[in-house]
Amino acid sequence: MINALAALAQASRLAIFRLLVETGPEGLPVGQIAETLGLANATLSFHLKELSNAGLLVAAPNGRSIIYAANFTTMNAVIGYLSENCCVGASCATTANCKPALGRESARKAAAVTKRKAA
Amino acid sequence: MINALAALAQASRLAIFRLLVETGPEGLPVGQIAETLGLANATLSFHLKELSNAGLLVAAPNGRSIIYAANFTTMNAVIGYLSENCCVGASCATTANCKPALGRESARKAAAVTKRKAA
DNA sequence: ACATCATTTCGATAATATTGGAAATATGGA
DNA sequence: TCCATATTTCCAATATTATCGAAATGATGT
Repeated sequence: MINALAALAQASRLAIFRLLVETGPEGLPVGQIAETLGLANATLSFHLKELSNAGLLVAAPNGRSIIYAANFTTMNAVIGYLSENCCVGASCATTANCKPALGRESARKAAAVTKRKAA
Repeated sequence: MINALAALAQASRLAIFRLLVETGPEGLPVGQIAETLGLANATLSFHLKELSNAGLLVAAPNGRSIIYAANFTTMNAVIGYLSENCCVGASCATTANCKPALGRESARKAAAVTKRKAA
């Protein structure tokens, strides 16, 4: 859990994560993230590994690219953890419910489409 | 905002913050935190400053002690920020509402009592 | 003023993180 | 196989963080 917090507590990585959250379940290839955020390849690769190790991203090879997407399940867990630990007893009414715009099934279909297009 | 995340993304500081959240608005003097968590004075002081700079703690001199307490307002902001940035569009139903067991008024009274006791 | 207790600052050290150039690896197509 | 593209790994430099003993600061009561 502290890994996820540490992963997000860094400007470059927070920018990466926010970009991928905005992008949604279809995700983005590494090159496009690098271009958008102006990060060197090695630097980006390092941060993507950090975020992935924290469970905040999922990676999917697609042609010669690798598509990274935000993992909303982990993000929900992070918010849930903070909510439970920032409140005294049961006085906190927080209900974390982070989810992509599309459901799991739709997300899988979308990914498949992306893959087909690239192929 | 990233300061608050970074402040929480460290084992010693997360332990400090969780302890103070459990303790509630009345807070704890530095010495008691040090004893409870087994941290050296200098180390604890360093971490308390980090947490304070991030706005996660409030300090109140009390006799020769200094009482530190969790700042629930900031914690709410952190959870709110993460909620807004982990969700696509308006699909997130998160409602962060972290608050101490006592309201603002009661908390102030409690603090006053503590002060009186020590005096 | 003095002695005492609580906390912070100083200074030094060790550990960890961030960054990016260059080389290596892997994939897909001619 | 060979080339072009996409990403990662290697390596090194630099910066930041975490830790704590010892000295300094500040507040209290006598």
